[in-house]
Amino acid sequence: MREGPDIARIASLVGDPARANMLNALMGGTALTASELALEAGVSLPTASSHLSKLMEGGLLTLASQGRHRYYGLASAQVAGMIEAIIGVAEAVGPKRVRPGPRDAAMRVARVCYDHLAGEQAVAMLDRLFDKKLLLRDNEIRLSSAGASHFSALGIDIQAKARRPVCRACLDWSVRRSHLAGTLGAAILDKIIAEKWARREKDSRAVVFSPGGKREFERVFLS
Amino acid sequence: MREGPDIARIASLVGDPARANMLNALMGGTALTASELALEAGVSLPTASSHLSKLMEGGLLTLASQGRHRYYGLASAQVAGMIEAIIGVAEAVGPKRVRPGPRDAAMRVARVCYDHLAGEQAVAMLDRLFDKKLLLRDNEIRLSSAGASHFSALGIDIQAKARRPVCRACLDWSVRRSHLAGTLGAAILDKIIAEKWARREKDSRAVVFSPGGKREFERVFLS
DNA sequence: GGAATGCTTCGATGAGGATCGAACCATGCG
DNA sequence: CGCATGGTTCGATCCTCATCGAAGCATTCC
Repeated sequence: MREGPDIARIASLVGDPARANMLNALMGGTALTASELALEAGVSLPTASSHLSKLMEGGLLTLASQGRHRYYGLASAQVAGMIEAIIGVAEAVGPKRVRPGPRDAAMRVARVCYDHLAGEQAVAMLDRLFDKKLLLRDNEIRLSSAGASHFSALGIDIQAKARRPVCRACLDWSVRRSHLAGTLGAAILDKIIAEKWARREKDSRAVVFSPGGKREFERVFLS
Repeated sequence: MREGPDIARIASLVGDPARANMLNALMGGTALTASELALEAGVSLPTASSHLSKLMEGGLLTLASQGRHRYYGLASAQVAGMIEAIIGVAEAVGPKRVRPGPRDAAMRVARVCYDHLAGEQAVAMLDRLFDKKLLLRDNEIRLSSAGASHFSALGIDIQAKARRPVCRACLDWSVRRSHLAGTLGAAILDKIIAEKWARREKDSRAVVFSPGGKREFERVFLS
């Protein structure tokens, strides 16, 4: 009865199947148009439009208008984190998946989490970055000076954007360990895609490495 | 349209105001009876009962029957973590709180998070435990051998329960930093209450230290 | 300008689900 | 036993909200 933050309001926004599908699609990190999201959610355009305005009003989405296209994206990494947490519970509580399935297996190995890489590969990478002292952890994760020059030598440039930390830990629902988020995490994913070491699976958050790309990635980040 | 874990199902369980109030009350960590939860949620007993069976079916709650009393509690720390994440988003997007209010201030300083202490005090404590090398962090948080003898000297006994780690980091929505969860975190909260250093605020998650208790707590954990 | 595309608003329909009173089980007490 | 207390089930009511077709704006292309 006492009033804290309105958690029911936020949760009920995620609690509709159409909206949940949209948010799930946006966990891929790329902003999508209203029609793409309608397709993704399996509803008509008017319905999707109504859902999108509710999500906007609830503060879960941001909107970028470009000409006659309107691109919707997740509002913040915090929102993405919340959705990962809900996914984690749903996975744990859900019908015991008899067979993980191939697409699922790919998701566990590597997937996009908002704007950075998640999954076993990402967890392994973060471990190695600590081992090599390119990242340090005290209270938060920080970039060491060795790390700063290391990444800039790789052509990964990191500038601390306002209100967005360079390094952040993000909890992985499949592995229950942390992987790297923040602008550095985002920049690394950008490089992986730009170098064509891996490609985004169509209509999925899965990230699939090519044989050569996997070798390169492991040489650079896991050796 | 593709079927992942059923996130809408979980979110919609939290998305009803009555159920959200119940879950929020259970974040205090103590299990409550159906009538207490009905009162908490501001609904009649039949309504509460219906909600509770839905939450049970959804896997968010556990039930312990004792005589004619039935105690409901959160099913897992993972569920608690999800709720904290939702609270965090609700806080962030919610109506800009004009005045934080005294009860809120107390919550920020120290509160119960499921079964362990959260808030500024808890965050400071975790920092000190690392500084004093009583805890170590590599991939996860671990108890050092110095830490093991230290805590047992304090009369805090920690046994790794099945499926429950001794130390875990839990993200604090008020401070956006980690505090200590796991069986050790739970044992420390137990000690704080047992020693009467602090008491639980009635009908709230807030934990209020007595002047003397605060001194003792700071001497033992923050010095 | 006119036509086409992307998206939103309006209006009507329908279904799911939250709610409570009353009746119904179960446990404990005298 | 009989009565009180804690809890659930049943039934009926009601209301929110998801849905889509049709119409209305806005932008771009020809």
